[in-house]
Amino acid sequence: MLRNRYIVLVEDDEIMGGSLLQRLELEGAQVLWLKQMVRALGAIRTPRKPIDAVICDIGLPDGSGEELFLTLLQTETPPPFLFITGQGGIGQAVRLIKSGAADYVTKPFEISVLLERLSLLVGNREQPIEDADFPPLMGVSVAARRIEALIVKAAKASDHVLIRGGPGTGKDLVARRIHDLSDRSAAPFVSINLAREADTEAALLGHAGAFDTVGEGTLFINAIGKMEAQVQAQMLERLNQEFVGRLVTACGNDLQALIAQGTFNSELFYRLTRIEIPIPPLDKRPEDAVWLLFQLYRKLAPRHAPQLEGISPLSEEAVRNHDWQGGGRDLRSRLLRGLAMARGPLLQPSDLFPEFLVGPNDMMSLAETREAAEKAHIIAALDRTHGQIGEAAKLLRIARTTLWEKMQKLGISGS
Amino acid sequence: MLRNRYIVLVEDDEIMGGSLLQRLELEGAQVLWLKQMVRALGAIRTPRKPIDAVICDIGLPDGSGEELFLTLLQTETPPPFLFITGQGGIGQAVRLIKSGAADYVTKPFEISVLLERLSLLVGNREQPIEDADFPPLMGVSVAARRIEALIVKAAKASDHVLIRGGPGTGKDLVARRIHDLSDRSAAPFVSINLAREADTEAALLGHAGAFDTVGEGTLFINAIGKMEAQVQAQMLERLNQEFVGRLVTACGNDLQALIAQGTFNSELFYRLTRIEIPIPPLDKRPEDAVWLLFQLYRKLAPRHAPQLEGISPLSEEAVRNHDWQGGGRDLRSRLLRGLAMARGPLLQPSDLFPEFLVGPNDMMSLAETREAAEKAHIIAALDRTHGQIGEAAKLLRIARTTLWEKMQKLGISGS
DNA sequence: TGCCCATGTTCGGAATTCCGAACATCATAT
DNA sequence: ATATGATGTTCGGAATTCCGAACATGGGCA
Repeated sequence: MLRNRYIVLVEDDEIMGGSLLQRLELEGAQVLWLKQMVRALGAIRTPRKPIDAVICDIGLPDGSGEELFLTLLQTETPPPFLFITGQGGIGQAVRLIKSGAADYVTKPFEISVLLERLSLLVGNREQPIEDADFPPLMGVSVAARRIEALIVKAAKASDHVLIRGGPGTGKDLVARRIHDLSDRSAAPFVSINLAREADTEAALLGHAGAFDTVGEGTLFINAIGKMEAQVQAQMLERLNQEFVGRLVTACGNDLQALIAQGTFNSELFYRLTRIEIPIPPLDKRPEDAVWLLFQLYRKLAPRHAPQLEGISPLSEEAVRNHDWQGGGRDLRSRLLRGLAMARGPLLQPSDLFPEFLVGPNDMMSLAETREAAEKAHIIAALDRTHGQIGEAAKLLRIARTTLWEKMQKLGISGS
Repeated sequence: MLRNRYIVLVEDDEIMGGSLLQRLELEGAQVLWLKQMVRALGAIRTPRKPIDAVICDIGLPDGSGEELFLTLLQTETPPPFLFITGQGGIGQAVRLIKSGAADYVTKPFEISVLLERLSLLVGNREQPIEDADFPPLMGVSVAARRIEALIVKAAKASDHVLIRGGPGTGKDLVARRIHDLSDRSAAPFVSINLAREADTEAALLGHAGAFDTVGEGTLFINAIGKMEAQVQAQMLERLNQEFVGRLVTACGNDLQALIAQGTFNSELFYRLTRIEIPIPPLDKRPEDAVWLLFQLYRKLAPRHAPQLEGISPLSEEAVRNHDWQGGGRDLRSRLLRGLAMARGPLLQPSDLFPEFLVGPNDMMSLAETREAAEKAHIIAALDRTHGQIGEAAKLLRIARTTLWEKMQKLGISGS
C-alpha cells in the first residue's frame, strides 16, 4: 500500500528515525528523512515530487513540528501530516487535528500500527493510472492526476465535454486522449479551431463540414467562445436533430463573461458542458512544469543538443519557481532556445532564462530585486482594487498601514 | 540658467521652504517640495523625470538629510545634492563633500547666493538639444542625452561609427539620425540587416550591391557580428580602396566575444569603430521607458483607441518599474495590445501587463511574491558563479551565511 | 600528511520590518 | 450639518531578518 509512495520523515532522533526509514523502505516507499524544521520547510514547500504524506515529530532542534505545520498552513494546503510525539497532550492533539493535521500518534507505538495508519492515510490518495499505451499527459501533480481521472470518466461517457484552460495548457491533447480512450476511437477525430477559421459556419455546418465528416466519431471545437451568435443558433438546431457523434469543446477562462454579456448562448453552453474539465495553469502546479521539462528534454535533446548530458538541479529549481504565464508552449520554446545555447554538459538556468544574464557588475542586489518585485506586485494589487488601499492590503495580506508605508518608500501613488 | 530645470527641495520649514520655492519658480525652475525624508527617498529613487539637483536641509522630522543622501548612495549615484543647514560643522561638511555631495551651505544665507551656487551646479549638466526638426530620439535620461550628443558628434565627423545595443534599443533610428544630421543627408541612406540576408556577399559587395548604390551617402549595416569571415575579408579590401561613403554599423553586446574567439576580424572591428555609440538597455533608464510610453501613446492612441483619455499614474509607475528585456519593441507591442484591451477612460496597468490579472482569490501575498523573486534571483546568482556560494553572496550583496540560510529556507541546493 | 579554501552550521545581537491602535482629515451620501 | 468610510500619518512594541564571528568538515593540491 505504501509501495512507490513519497513520504517525508521529519525526525531528529537517530534511532527512531533510522528505524522508521528502514521499515518504510522495506514497504517500498520512497523516503526523504530531514532532521530540522528549516530543512523540512524548504522541502515541503517546493517538493521535488508530490508528497503523499509527512511523518513529523513534534520536538525538533530548531522549532517544533507544530510550528512547521502551522507555517505551511499560512500559504498552502500541506500534504497529510501524521504527528508522532513522546509528550504532548490532548490539547495539542485537538489543536492540530482541528487545524487539518491528518493524525496524531503518541510514543511509544508499534511501528506496524503506525504504518497501518499511514497506509490508511495514503490509501485514499489517487494513484496514477499506469498504462503504457497511455502515459501521463498533464504531469504528476494532484491536479494533473485529477485531470487524468476526468479524462477517463469523460471517455467512458457519451456526454459532451467542455475543456477549460488558458493558453498552452494542452486542451487539444486532452481532447485527443478522451477520443483515444473512448469506444469511438476507431471512428474519426475531427479537430477545428474557431480562432483560425475564416468561415466558421461553412467549416462546421456546411456541406462536407465538420459535422458531416465526423460521423460517429469525436468533433473537437477549440476556441468555442469565438463562435458567432448565428452559428451558435444553427449549432443548437443541429444538436437538436439526430447527431450521433460526440462533441468536445474548449475555451479559455472568459466564457462566463461572454455568457454574462450575452455574446455566448447560455443554453448552448449547458448543452456543451455535461462534463467539464478545468485545467489549472502551469504556474499553479510547479511540479508539473518540472515533469514537462524532463519530458520535453528527453524528446528534444537527442536531436537538438546531443552533446548535453542532462539538466542541472538549479535549472530544475528555476523552472519550478518560474511564473509560467505562457504554459507548456512557453516552456517548450525556452527549452529549444536553451538547447541551442547550452555550452557545458548540463543545461544551466541562464540557458532557459537568458534574462538571468546581465552585464558584468550589473546584477541587482537581492534587496533591489526584492524591492522591484514588491513594487510590481503592489501596483498590480492597486490596479485590481482600483486604487483602494485597504482592499489592496487585504489582497496582499499585509496591514493597511504597512502598505501605505511601503507605497511611500517605493514612490507609488494610489490612483 | 535654472529655467526648465527640475529641482527637488527637501525642507520641512514652511517659511524657508516657501521662500525657496517661490524664488526657484520665479527663475523658471520646476520644483518638487518635500518635507519628510521618507517622501524624498521615494521621489529621488524613482523620479518622474531626471532630477537636475536636490536642495536638502539637514534637519528633517523623520531623519536627516545626511541619512537620506547616504541611503541613496548605497544603491545608486544620486543627483547633485546641495545641503543647507542652520547648524552642523566642519566635520559634517567634510564627510558629506567627501561622500560626493555637491555643496554645503550654512544658514543664514542670501537666497541669491544660494541660487548662484545652484546655477553653477546645474550649469554643467547637459542641456537637451532642442531642435524642432530633430526631437529627442532615445529619451530624457542622462544616458539618452549622452547618446544624442554622440549622434551630433558622429554626424559632424566622417569617421565610421559602431552602434552597440541590445534588441529593441533603436540602433536603426540612431543610424538614420546620424545620416540626417550629417552633410551627407542629401545623398542615399542604404540600410542592410545581415541577420535577414540570405547572401550577404552579394547584398553588400556584388554588382548593384549596397557598396555600389550608396555612393557618397551612408551605408548602415545592422547585425555586423553575423558577417562571415570571407565577406569580412572582402570588405576590408573594399574599404582599403577608395570608398567615398560613410559606414555606420550596429551589433548586439557580443562582438567582443566574437573577436576573442576569432569569428570576427579585429582589424575590421577597429576600422569600423572610430566612433562608438553604446545604447544602454531600456531597463537601465526607466525614465526613458516612461518617456517612450507617452511618445508611443500619442502616436498610436488616436488611431487604435480614440476613446482613451490618458494613462493612469499607476500604469506609469508599472512601466517605470518593469524589467524591459525586449526594449522599445516589447513596450510598443504591449501598448498596442493595451490599447485594444482598455475599457475605462485611462490605460490601466493590467492593460499593459495582463500577467497582473489573476483569477479571483489567486493573487499571491506580498510575502510570497517577495520570496519567489528572491528565489529566482538567488538561482541566477548561483548560475553566474557556477554554484560558488561565497561569490554568489557577493553578487547579491548579502552575507554568506545569510545566503546559506535563505537557500535552506527556499529549498535551493548549490549545484 | 598538511595546508588552503570553501561549505556547513550555529547563534547572539543589531537592524529592520511589520503590525495595530489611535487620531486627524477628507470625500461622499443623506 | 452630520454620519460614514476611507485615507493620511504617527509610533511603540513584537516579530523577523540579517550579519559576522566562530568552529567543524571536506575537497583539492603540493
